[in-house]
Amino acid sequence: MTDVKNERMIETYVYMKQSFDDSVARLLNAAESLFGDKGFHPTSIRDITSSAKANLAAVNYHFGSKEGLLAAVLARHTDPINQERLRLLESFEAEAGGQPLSVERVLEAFLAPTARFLSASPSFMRFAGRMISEPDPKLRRILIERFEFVAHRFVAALRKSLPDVPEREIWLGFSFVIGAMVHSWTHRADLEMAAGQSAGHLDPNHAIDCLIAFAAAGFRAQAENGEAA
Amino acid sequence: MTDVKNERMIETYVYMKQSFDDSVARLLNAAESLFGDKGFHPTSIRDITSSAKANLAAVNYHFGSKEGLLAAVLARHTDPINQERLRLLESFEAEAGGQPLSVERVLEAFLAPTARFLSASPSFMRFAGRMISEPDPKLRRILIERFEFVAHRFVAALRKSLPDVPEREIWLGFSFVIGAMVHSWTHRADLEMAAGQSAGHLDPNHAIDCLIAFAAAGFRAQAENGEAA
DNA sequence: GTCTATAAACTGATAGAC
DNA sequence: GTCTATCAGTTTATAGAC
Repeated sequence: MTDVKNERMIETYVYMKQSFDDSVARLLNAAESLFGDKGFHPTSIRDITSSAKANLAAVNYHFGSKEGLLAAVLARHTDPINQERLRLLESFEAEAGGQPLSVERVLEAFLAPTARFLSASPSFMRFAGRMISEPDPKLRRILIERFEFVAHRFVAALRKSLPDVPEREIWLGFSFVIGAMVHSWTHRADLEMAAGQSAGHLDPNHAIDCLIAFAAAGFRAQAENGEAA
Repeated sequence: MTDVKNERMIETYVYMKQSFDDSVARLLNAAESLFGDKGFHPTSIRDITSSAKANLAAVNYHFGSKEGLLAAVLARHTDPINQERLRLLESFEAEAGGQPLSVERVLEAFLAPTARFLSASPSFMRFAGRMISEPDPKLRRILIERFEFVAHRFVAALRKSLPDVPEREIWLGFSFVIGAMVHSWTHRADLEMAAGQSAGHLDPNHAIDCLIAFAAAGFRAQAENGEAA
């Protein structure tokens, strides 16, 4: 009874069984990790598929292209983070009921949601950091379109908290915060090494608390300069 | 009289005339610009030689390899910047004569030397920024070896200015400053666009002054937190 | 949905003529 | 020092069998 058709069905079953492991998810995980470690361009589709134990053709089949895979890797975590940022900001604003928020609260809404992800998927945060410093305009566009709204929303919130600081200064300070945040995502290992002799383990939550305090003081100093000028 | 030998001499003269333009410098300029715009990996030797109007073999002839060219591009400007940083820091320390420097002065010694280069060779600063966020360990090593000493020197100086802040916190704050600085190098165009509606032109000197004030206030806030804890 | 085989183009690097 | 021609290896992407 082992005719050709039967054999094919068995083979089909084997194929399906392999797909139970969800090769799409394996590809996303492998790509996230490799993009974070080596960067987008130096990582070949071959690197990704062999690391994911998938076939070479799988990336083009599931995502259309290497760039499609990149967009998928980004979309998987980036929207939840930004949504939580906006949710936090709105809940803080609701709490305050009309009163302007402290700079710390605004920065907390922006930075705190990254803490959980830094622990849960550090490779994604490294990947996101690489994306922010990615020169290729095509790749940058993919990222910018997702962050544009959030950036404008938070700059508007900071303006309310710091009425004495001109908008140009707010943008400048906000870009300092983004730069500091991204740098700490991508170079945490280096930092641990450099400060390691005297420091011990650097907790992500502690780093974020530090950045909030650091940047809040920075913004307030801008307010004083603005009054002085 | 136009024998074979004569023809060859004429050709040799033509070759020499081309080299009067200093193709090495043209290659360095082209590579600096392309590495800054597109990044190291996506830029091919063909991109560089055709932009520099040089021959495809020229890069390997003059620099041994693509990585050799990268190291040469970096070395051309990086050492002068770091030397001026150290020179400034030492002259400030000599002025103060034993008294600890203000955080502002230390940060000024670190950041001010970049201002001139930001105006004079913006493509190099973009390139340097890309190098700092470069994941490839081989390329990172080239950079880190040049900056290791300077980083430790400035952290030591900051420690003296901020005796109440533990060394781990100094390293963290210093990494915030580096991240903010690099981000402003690489994304100045984006920032100008984002803040442009309300802001007008962003002067590099003004951005650096802002970062000095911003970060100095940040470090002082760390000192207060340290005392509170 | 998986897999093999292959297309078509591109890469860094080098040998040898001039 | 320049240039052509080329090597050997890689890349993304696809067509077609199962």
